[in-house]
Amino acid sequence: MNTRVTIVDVAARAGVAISSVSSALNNRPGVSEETRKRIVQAAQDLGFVPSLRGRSLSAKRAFAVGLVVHRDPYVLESDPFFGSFIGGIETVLDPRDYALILQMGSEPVETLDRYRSLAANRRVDGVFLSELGVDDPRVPLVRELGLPAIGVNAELDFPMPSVRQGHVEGIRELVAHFARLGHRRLALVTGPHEFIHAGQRRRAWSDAVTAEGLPGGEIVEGDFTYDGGVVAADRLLAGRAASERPTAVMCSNDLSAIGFMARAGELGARVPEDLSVAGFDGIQLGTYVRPTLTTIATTPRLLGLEAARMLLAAVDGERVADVDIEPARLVVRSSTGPAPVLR
Amino acid sequence: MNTRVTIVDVAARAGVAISSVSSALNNRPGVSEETRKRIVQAAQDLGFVPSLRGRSLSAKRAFAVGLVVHRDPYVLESDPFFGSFIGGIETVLDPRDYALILQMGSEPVETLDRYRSLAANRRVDGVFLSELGVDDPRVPLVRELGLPAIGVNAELDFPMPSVRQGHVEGIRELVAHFARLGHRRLALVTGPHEFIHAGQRRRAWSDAVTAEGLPGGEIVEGDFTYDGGVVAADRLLAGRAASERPTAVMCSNDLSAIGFMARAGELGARVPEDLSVAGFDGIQLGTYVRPTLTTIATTPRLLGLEAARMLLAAVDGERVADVDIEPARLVVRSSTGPAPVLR
DNA sequence: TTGAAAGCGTTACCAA
DNA sequence: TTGGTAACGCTTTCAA
Repeated sequence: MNTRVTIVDVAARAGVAISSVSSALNNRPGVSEETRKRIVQAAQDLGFVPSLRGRSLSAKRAFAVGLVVHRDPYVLESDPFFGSFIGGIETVLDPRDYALILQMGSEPVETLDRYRSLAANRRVDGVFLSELGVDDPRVPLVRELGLPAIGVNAELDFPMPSVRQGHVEGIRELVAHFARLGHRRLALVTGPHEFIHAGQRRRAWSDAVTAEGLPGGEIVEGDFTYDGGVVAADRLLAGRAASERPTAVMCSNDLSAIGFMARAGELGARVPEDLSVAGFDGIQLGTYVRPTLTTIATTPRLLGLEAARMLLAAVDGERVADVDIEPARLVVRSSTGPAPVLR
Repeated sequence: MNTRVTIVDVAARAGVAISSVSSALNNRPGVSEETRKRIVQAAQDLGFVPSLRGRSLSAKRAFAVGLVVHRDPYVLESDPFFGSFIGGIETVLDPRDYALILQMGSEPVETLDRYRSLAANRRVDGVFLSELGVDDPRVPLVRELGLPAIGVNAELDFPMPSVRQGHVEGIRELVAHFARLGHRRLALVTGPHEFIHAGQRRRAWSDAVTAEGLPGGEIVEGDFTYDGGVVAADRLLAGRAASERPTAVMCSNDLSAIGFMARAGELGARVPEDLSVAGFDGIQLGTYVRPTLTTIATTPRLLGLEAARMLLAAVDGERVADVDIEPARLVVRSSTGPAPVLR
């Protein structure tokens, strides 16, 4: 029973040549309707599933795409992005019988090697480039390797097709929200400057602050972790009189905002009475903590879905255009409120 | 330049037959040391990388293994397990040129279909079975599909090789810790009963409580989420006088313990002064929240590493024995303390 | 429309 | 020890 049904068996049963079976089953022309039916029937009777390996060798395709996560396990551990992103990818891959190969490289160099070996043995037909860094070395690499790739939230001048979710709108909404609530002393906790999205969010923030006619305010660099939020809170709040503290802070992701809030409380700043805090991402945890976290909600699932669609198109040799999915929007919850009255 | 170097090129350059190249490069006997050297040299000169597809077809192997996560994206989002688990798997797969195929099925039925299609087109040589349920339908399925599989934290009578990390020791340590601190009113927040590890932890808890000669205490079912912890806190604390509340609670994972602590605070129970809370897992977040979370620390990375090692052995046709890795141990932090004085 | 045969790049078997 | 050759299971080209 361990012997698989092959195209030969189907051909024999239908009484035709294997080339006809191939054509019929792949809906290619050159087969009469009548024989096609007979072949399909035979295939069904036998429970024929074309061998991926045979197809792979012949078609010079891997029928798989790769995602290399180039961060340490802890980040994956607490990062909301990848779970949903991968879920979105699968939605597209599955019906096309493509699979996702996941690799993890903690060291940057190691990561590059993963791409090299994926390419060397033609393990994948294309890759996703997410969490892009400034002057990311993966970009020239995949180009050199001839690997089709899709950028995820890349810069505008990114040299490959990219899917993006706008961050400008949500950040503008948040700053306007702060302004409306009477805040004048703002602060921003960024992500590590080596990630391009950290810089993007920072610029959008500065632009929005300027547009609202508010003072620039402080900017401190965080690291997207809970602990980074804690450290940022220390930097912005510890040892300062209330009048010296910012009254409204945006952290560049939710996890660090939650850390920030926790530490703020310890430092005697009540949220949102003394201090408004907002995050960016829209992770579930933000709806559970108290106060619930105001945030700019992204939709990683859609990002993954679109990225996968684009990647498969690119693999098929189509010219694919950049796609902008619906921008991330402000979701007001209870960590933001009116500016405290000046004393 | 897009034409790959094949075994034929290597054979030509070395002036030998392709079969000799194959033997030489795979360290099989039947090649003189001298020719082997020449072949290796030629391969190196040409930058030969054997084609995975060719090998795959010929060797009837996929050189890939599968992990199907059968939970909804949100869980992956906040679950510490998979990031590290996958990292451990990779450590083993990489040197052997195996890849990990990750699939996500939210619906249980969908999940089973993933296994079916993985098997149908021989996409993987074996799979991991983690997050096992009671009477898990995947077990008979993979058996029927003839897919080598390794159970992760399976029951003792699991019909396939399994890697386990002991939970009994840590739970016993925790209960002893509670007893030593003078706690008499204990409570347990379990995971969903359909997961076998929920039942395992529950039994270990009950046994330990009995062994310490403590009263049984309450048991409520949680769901391994932050919100589940919140709900459990409501169940155990809301509307009760302090004398009716438990003084020491173990939640079956850290995330729910953190939710539990947050809600406990809102309900006027100070942790650890009025109430000791402990979790299970050892996630990073537990070291950041205040108070820092006492927990039973697991090592998913080691679990993944061992599971992968076993799976590859099974794929190679070896008979593999069950493996027990170092048990999870108690890590005392600041969410547990002396029982409050009776009033 | 149908069928035969040549790849695709390995591994494995069997003569030489 | 070597080399030739038949699988492996498909797609694709080219005759019939």
